[in-house]
Amino acid sequence: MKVLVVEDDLALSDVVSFTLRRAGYEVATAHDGLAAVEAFEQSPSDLILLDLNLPRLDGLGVCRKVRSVSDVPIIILSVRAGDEAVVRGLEMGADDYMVKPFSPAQLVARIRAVMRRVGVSAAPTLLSVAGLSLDRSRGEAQRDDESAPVRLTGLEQKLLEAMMLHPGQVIPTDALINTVWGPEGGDRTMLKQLVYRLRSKIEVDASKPIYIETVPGIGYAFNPPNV
Amino acid sequence: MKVLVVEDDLALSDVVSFTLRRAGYEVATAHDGLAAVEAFEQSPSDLILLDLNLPRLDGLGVCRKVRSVSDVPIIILSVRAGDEAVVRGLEMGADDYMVKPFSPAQLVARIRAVMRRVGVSAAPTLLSVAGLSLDRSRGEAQRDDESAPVRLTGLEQKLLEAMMLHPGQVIPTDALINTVWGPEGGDRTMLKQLVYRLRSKIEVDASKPIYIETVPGIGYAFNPPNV
DNA sequence: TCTGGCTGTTACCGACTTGTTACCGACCCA
DNA sequence: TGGGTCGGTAACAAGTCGGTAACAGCCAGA
Repeated sequence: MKVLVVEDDLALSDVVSFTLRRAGYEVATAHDGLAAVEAFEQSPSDLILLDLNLPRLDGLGVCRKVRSVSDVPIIILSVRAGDEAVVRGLEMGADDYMVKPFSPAQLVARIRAVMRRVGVSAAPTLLSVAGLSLDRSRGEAQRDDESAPVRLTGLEQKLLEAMMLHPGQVIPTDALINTVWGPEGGDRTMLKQLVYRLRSKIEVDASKPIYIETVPGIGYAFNPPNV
Repeated sequence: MKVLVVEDDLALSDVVSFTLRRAGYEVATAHDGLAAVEAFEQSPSDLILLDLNLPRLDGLGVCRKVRSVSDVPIIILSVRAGDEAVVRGLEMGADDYMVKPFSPAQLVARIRAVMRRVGVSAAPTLLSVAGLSLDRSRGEAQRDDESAPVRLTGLEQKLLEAMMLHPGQVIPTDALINTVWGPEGGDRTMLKQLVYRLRSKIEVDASKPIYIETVPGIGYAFNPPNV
């Protein structure tokens, strides 16, 4: 789920973005009203967190413009605490209104409440690199030349995902171990075995791998054909 | 539109009721938690304004009970201003949380905002996806090739509904548990059992399910034929 | 008061996942 | 040359997962 944070105070924009990323959301930012409208048009988010005092087009203007084309949930975050401002914002189409300063925990809870009511679907989950696709929501991988996907286990999916997110790059053994098993969670033997298992599932011929390249003494790379 | 005002302070109950009637809403009142649940069961309102400090069953208890049977919007009105209380209330299923004392104008604006969102995201009473219909008001499901509907229990309906609202989409186990039982309310064993029971009711052959697909380690999807 | 339905809990089963161990060949270094 | 390390391959055992079924307690309705 993607959140657009519209805030001209850069420090606050960073804090809010950090809070949201830690809560598991994807974040885009805009620092003035027109940039916000443009960002939403180019890549609609699932939720907008909207300051009112913005350069170039104020928050209510953004709200009006966005509302004319979308019913995306909007939460206003503003220093304006007066009744009139709150009522005005809600009437302009906001779903909620929080007065600064606000607590991160409450922000996240209110986001969740709004999204619960909306029933928004999950973020995009398909990774596709040079003929190999990973559908993260289903835990399946599929080569273009195969008619049916192959099911991956939880750990296999984590490993493949970690590599596909950085195609062509060698990822050190320790980094992969950390990504898959977390801190203090795995070792080289386990990674070696997992690589073997993953190759058995996705490679045309696991003894002559083309997708997962071994870099001896260093790590592995997702090295699709033609890259 | 009918609002149920649940407030043990009679004077405040009267003030809020007056405000709402003047804003054009029909109002019912209850002054303790059990009376509220009963009133809602006997004559469901379109919105509940809910105090937390209530005799006989506190506001969170009311919220939990109501949420177990209904998606009705709930706005909590409470003197409890702390983060924990707000977060707790929102996580329990409330759509909004206002701290007393609050302004009547803001209350009405927030009611409108919540109802506006409900109006947008409300799903029809009859859900029909690829030959399977769910009549939510009757709690019945029916395949096109069956002459009579089958009656679903409350939990079965919730589960089927949650999936049919997002056909083709894998819904993680935890999300289904949360939807059906609410926060802290269920576990994997209960979901597994519920899936089994629901399949026994709607599938042609529950051992070879075609509507409810299992995605091992992840969740389930409503995966009707041809999708 | 009794009964049937609902729901949570427990039990069992087979399939699958994952950590661990074992073995092999290739490679490097003293 | 021998020992050690590394990466690939395979097997085994313990634990988890999902399906199936039964039981018990609770509650609403007759």
